[in-house]
Amino acid sequence: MEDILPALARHYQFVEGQARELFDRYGYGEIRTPVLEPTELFARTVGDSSDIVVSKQMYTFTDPGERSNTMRPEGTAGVVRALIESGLLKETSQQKLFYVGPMFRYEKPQKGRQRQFTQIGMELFGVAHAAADAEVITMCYHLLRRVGFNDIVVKLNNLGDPGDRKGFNDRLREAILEVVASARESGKYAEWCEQWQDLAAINPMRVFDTKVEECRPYLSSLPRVVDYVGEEARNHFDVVTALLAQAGVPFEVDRELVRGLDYYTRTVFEIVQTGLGAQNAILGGGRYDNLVEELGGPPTPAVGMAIGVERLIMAMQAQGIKLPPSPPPAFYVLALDDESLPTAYRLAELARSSGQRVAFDCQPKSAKAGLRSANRSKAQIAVIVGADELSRGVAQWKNLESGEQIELLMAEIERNLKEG
RNA sequence: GUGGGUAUAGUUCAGUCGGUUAGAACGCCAGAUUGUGGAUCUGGAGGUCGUCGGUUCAAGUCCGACUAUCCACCCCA
Repeated sequence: MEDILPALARHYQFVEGQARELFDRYGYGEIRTPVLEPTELFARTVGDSSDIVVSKQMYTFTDPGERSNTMRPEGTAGVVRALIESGLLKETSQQKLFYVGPMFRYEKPQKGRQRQFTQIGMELFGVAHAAADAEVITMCYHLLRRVGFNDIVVKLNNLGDPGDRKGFNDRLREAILEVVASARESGKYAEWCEQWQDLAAINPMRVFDTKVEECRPYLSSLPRVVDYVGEEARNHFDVVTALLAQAGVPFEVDRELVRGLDYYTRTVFEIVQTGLGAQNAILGGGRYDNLVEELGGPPTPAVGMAIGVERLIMAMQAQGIKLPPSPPPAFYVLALDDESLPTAYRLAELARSSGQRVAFDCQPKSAKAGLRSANRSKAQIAVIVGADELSRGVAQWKNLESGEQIELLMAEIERNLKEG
């Protein structure tokens, strides 16, 4: 958990601002759901085999009413629950939604992984057509382009339908155990074998995610999801890729891409960037056609994705992407003493009322300190009022770039401040 | 959950073998210029040496625990 100080907050504002503009253009509406949800909700959505649930990577507590609550580890579950409870899914055939907010996972922090982090996510409900998958992926691409990335490639894969998955998982489980057994026989049994055995029991597909170099050669002997995907799902995926090509979105089919959340069906995708250490995925998502029904809603196909804002910002910094500079104040209004402060205060407010950006110190300062501060504020003009000016009904108007300073009647000062 | 690193001024970091008053740079404040910024020079303020405990005549320095943080595994955004 970290404090987001103003310099960093600007990055969040920029990214979120770009996202909001983009979502608006595509007709996605914002949804805000509670940070706290019944623990049960995540146990059912995230999946029994996900580490988020299995190794208790959740902030869970019992509230005074003896109910078990959890601070959301991801956004989709809450959105789906809200849609079901509100009946919005019945009202119209489809919903296009986005959310922005903090998520919490009780994991060991490291580069690119905080216990509290921010996700921007979007969900498209009620469309089975492959155009839905394509739209979500296309939007991801454009969001990254908007915030300044140039070389983006979307990695995607097809996990098939639940029936396909089941057959594949069974076959894969056998294959993994065979590989481990043969490694043992040839005396090459190592730590990764144990991991593989565990994964075989819980979620076999995860072995493709491995980062252990020495076991990579064995991966090639394992079956691939794509060979087990049924015709319908295969056609669906072909349409997705065709549409991405139409939209000019660079993509790359990665047959080893799997995802940690259990609820995905058919299309899964992610975008990785360098400069993030071991946690290089800044965005990920996919189709989840069964989740809504599993949570008690009407059968509703859906596609969604989530961006890790912290990772996105880190990747931006690693790529040297600069934010547009924040505009400096037009004026710096300076009171040299207590007597002239009310007049200075009035002048500052006058300019602000006309829409000008004005820096004001809220305390009298010496000319020297005040101008030093004015200089730092990058304001173009300093307006200086002291006892002398006050008694003569004038103020100093100083151009901080040229250094030129003139004395103007108060009425002229007021007119200039209003005009900018 | 596992393994390793780090913690000293606002910030980035020095600090020798354990030894007197813990330093530098940048930043901040002030003066040089009695009411005028940026550049320069001079000065000043600013420290629970992460916390607690231990060893010792003596601890920023050695030991232990805790906390925070970083890196990796795992997993994910």
